Amino acid sequence: MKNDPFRASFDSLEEFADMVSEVLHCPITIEDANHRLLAYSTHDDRTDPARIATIIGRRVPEKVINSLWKEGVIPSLLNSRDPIRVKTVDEIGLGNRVAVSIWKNDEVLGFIWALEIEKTLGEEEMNCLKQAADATKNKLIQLQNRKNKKEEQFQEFFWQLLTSHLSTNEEIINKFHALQISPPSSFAVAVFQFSKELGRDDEKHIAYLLKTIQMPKILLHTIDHQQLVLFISLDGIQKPVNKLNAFCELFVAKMKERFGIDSIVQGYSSVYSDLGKVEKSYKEARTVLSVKRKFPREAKEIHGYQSLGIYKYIDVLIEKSGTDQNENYSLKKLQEYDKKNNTDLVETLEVFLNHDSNVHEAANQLNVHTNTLNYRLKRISEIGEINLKDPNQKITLYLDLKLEKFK
Amino acid sequence: MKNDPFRASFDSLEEFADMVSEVLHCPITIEDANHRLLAYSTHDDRTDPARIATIIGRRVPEKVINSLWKEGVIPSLLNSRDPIRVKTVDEIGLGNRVAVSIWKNDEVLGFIWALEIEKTLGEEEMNCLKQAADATKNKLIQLQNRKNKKEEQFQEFFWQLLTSHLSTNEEIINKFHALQISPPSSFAVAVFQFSKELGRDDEKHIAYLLKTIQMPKILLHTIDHQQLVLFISLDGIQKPVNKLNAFCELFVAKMKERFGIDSIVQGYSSVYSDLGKVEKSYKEARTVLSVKRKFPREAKEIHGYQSLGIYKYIDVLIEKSGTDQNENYSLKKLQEYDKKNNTDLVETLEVFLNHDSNVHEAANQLNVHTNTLNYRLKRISEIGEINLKDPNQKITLYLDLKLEKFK
DNA sequence: ACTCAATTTGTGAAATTACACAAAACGTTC
DNA sequence: GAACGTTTTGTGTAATTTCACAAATTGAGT
Repeated sequence: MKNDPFRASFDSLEEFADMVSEVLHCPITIEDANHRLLAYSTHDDRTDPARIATIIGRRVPEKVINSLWKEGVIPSLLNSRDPIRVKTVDEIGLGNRVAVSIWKNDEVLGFIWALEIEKTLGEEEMNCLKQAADATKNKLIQLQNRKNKKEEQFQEFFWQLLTSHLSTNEEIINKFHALQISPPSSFAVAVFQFSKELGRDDEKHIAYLLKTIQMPKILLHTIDHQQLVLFISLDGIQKPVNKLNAFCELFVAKMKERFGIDSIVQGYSSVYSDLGKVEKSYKEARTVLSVKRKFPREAKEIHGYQSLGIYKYIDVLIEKSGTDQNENYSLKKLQEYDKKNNTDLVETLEVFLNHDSNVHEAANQLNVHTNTLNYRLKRISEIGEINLKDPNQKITLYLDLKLEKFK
Repeated sequence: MKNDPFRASFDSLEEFADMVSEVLHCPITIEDANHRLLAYSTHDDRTDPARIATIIGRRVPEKVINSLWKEGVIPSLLNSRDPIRVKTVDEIGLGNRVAVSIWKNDEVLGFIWALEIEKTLGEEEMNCLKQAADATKNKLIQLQNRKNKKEEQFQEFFWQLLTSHLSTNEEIINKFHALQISPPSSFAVAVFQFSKELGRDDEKHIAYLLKTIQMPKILLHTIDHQQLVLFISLDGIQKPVNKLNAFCELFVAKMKERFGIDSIVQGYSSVYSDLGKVEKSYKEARTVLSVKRKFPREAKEIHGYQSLGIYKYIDVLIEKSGTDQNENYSLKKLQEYDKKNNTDLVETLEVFLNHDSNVHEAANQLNVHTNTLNYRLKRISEIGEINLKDPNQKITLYLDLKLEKFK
């Protein structure tokens, strides 16, 4: 290049940011591929709320990232090596700015942002920004290598936790500190099951998504065949279960929305404080997935082990009813009647029980008149010799219906 | 004795009954200790409905026996060797009569009844009746010996059935025929648990009671330590489960009422047709007893294996929750709250669930205002983070409450 | 004794449910 | 297609439940 202002070497990214800032006369921010702040210029104090928030939190706020995805800015940056202009988005305090992605071969390593506070960058300056991006490349590669090495250590540690390879809690805590993670005082393990083996690209997408979600904090993550396993800190979260649920649904939604990755099934463990229980948590999360495999419809909305309810017991119940082979007398009668008379008493009963014995709701779901349902219930209790006011009987029917479904 | 009209030997009891009838000028009936008809006089055709029913059915009708117990007649006969006069009881078609018991040492072998249709027996005739009783003694002892031998065969056969010692159904049916019992087309096994080891007297009382109950038919019975085991035919009974339930309660009530034997626990199996399933039935009946031992309060009214409901699964559930040691999060929260604030939320929840979520009934049992209960339920769902409209959650709580109870 | 929050009880209106009855629809059998 | 029993739906009323709100009670802490 004939006129590259950034040929000179530089020691730190901060120094470099200031240099670019001086050339372009606007504040500069450099981020990694996961939108973590790497450096920002300080010689210019004009700025906007989004930049302040980024600098304070050492990362781009989640809502800003969301907005940039929605506006198509990030997809463009990931597709093109040219600078892209972003219009003001007032709601999130984002002023006009220009961004460019930093590339190594076919991979994006990070981004440079230039705020257009008072002036708009011309074509030449845009070009200059592109050159700046090229100049940071090597620095970012170094950083990435360092990070990869650390990442490997994380992986190894996480698998040790998941398999209870570390015996004492002290040992675990030491290891946490060694990796510069503060051990969580309460945590959970989540597992996401994908519909295909996860490739390198998927891994990157996942890592990206996990890094940009700020709460809850994903301390460790790893991928095993079709499963993504997360170790989640719940420190300082008031309603951990709510949060976990929201997170699980959010993650799945974003994976689909941003990367078109579909049909992910999620499961997470109870909340524990004892770091020796990571393996147990892992098992719990996988139990949730296993229940969802067996009962796709009924367990669709259940993600947490806590919420499994009766399905916590489903395995032993299946086993027991298999060995004893005791069909439920009432169900047998109803099934016989259904077959003979072309009726749907069994289904009716199940819907009724699913809706907590609420005639109105059940009738709605069945698309029949309330009185019809009442009539059927009367027949059901006659034919099946069931007392629908007896919780023991109802619960047994509920369980046996679910069990039957599995066979 | 100076003047015994019955010194002469006689061939059959029938002949003897006629002889006595002629001496006393009134119809005579002879029964064994279990009120089965042994013989009756025919030379006199004056009679009353109770006697006709006895002769037709070859046994004294149950309601007549009941009445005689209530009037104190049978207890007196079992206590005294003297003839006893019975006043007319119109409701059961019983005319005036005199009865005397037949003794061998301290044991009653049977009874002789003399109807006072037109005349009343004088003292001399009463004495004569007593002599007649003495004269039948030897004949009855013979009968009893024969019966005892048969009884032993029954016992052996029953234990073979209970332990699945006979392999093919054909074998079983042949054995039934050999013992002159017609194999039932449907049956059940019932077990009664007594609070003490059963002695010879108890056995007799039990045998007596079983013989006098006409429906359902007890084909076989045996005693094992503190347990009475029955093999019950359900042929020709429309609502077998109802009948069994009624029978179990009746048996316990009568044992107490007549013999003062208390705190009997009853359990019976499902109804089966396959005679190869006697052992399974026996196990089922014992399972009921075992549940009642573990859950005396909740299973008090449950006698049938069919009605066990969730308690059918209780063993595996206990085991599962033991190995996993997963306390229910909601219950834990509620227990903590109860302890801290001196409240009864857990109990409230249980009563509520026991009453099928019926606020009114539950409030009644708890002796609080309906609104109080509603308030508590609201607190319960807040504190325990429970959705009381979700059947899965409710069922889980129900199960976990019962499980907790067991610990 | 006072304060405070939590709990209990009372009241009444609105919503929901239970139930009886009649009419209509449906499917089967002859 | 007529006759039959079963099922579905509509209507109306009585009973019950739900819910909000106010008042009274409790009990622990100061």
